[in-house]
Amino acid sequence: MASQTEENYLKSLFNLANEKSEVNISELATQMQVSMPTVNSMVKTLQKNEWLIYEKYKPVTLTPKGKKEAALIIRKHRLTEMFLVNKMGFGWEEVHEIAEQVEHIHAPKFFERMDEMLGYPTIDPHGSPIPDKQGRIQEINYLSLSDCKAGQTVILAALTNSSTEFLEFLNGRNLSLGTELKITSKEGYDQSIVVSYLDHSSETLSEKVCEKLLVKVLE
Amino acid sequence: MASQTEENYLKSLFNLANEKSEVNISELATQMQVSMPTVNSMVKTLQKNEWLIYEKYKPVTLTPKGKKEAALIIRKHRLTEMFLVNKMGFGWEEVHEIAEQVEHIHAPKFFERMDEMLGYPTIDPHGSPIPDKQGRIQEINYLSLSDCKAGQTVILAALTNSSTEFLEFLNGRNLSLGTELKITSKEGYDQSIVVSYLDHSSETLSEKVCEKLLVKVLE
DNA sequence: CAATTTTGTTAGATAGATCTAACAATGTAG
DNA sequence: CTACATTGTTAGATCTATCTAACAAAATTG
Repeated sequence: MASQTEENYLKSLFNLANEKSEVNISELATQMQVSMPTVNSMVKTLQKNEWLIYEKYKPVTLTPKGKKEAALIIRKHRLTEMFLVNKMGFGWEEVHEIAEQVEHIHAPKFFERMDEMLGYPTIDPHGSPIPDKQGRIQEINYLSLSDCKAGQTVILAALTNSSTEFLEFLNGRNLSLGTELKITSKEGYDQSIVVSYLDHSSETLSEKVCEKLLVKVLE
Repeated sequence: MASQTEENYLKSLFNLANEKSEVNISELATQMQVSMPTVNSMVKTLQKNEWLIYEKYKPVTLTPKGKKEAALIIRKHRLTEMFLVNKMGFGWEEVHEIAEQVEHIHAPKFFERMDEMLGYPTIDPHGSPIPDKQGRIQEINYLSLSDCKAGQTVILAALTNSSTEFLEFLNGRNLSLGTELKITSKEGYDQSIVVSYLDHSSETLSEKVCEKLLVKVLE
């Protein structure tokens, strides 16, 4: 059984691999907030347990076993977030830190019961897919708002970042999953976008923000 | 902040101190399932952080700070058990192991929300008192069934042991908190007790079992 | 392509939590 | 009160997860 630390490395590896396909030591070190030598020795340990494959100076890749393990931890994280929001009344900006701890609990029945009470959800409160019990993750291909064009109407469907600060930023602008937005204009200089809400109010969103907003295009 | 391991030592110390007032190294070692040298070095560390007072060859005593910390961990444990039983539909025999992990989560809001949803309970599913937010624990003076006499009518109010096996034993005999029992007879030889239920069925309970059953005497 | 920057590795140290072996203090029972 | 048993301590080892310092390989860039 993986230690809590090992579980966190697996999770980071899984997430990084989904963004970049090649994961190197320095990226992992940044993600995990530890030094490169620490990562170096940790990947060697993880390799011994066949969670990943690693050769000197080469990128790190998860084995199928490692991917499944990571996905199951992410499953526990996302089920927990959903439970906290839907069954315990937390705001979507409050749940990440709690789930970060709860995900390491070893008690299958606990998470099965959450799943059941939630009606077997497939996405978490931030729109991320919840891996199934086999660790299979449904790939949803949303578009980033930063890739949309003026005139398009979109629905906010997911986020690529769930930090409290970002979520509070969104709360302050009445942006939540399902919010319909029309792209009024896009500034060529800084890639910022002006969106208008159904109630005709409007907001300017910087490129940095737009990149983190995943949307479904309506027309 | 205490590590998970330290939290477990504090909890064990607190529980042992409630039974015996003097806690020595070997008892703690047995309770924690580690060797005496391990306890020896750990009590030294805990003393540095002022959780307890310790002198060579003397018993260990928690400081007020240590007692409060321990009580607050026990509070999280018992709130969790209550939540698992009352809000998630678990049986009282399933919750100890899960709570043992959840109690180490650092997220005041999480436990406050449980408390609120449960309506600020004062006892857990096994009849043990839940310490308040200040770590104050309400002392309830139940009698052990093994100290009762033939002819008395009692109500099962709490348990001194919450292991799965014991709870399954009780389930098998329809014994739950609130069950009314009349003591039909008490065997002088092995201290076993015959009890009859309201429905006139009856069971023989060994001394070992009776010691773990805390009751309110009705008349 | 040589120089520089970035990335990665090795070696060795530290801190936490544990162990065993050896020994020392305390307690108990004849 | 001595002998034996129990309890406790010290020393030294191990394993995990981390660090820094020093060096080496790979990548980038002029």
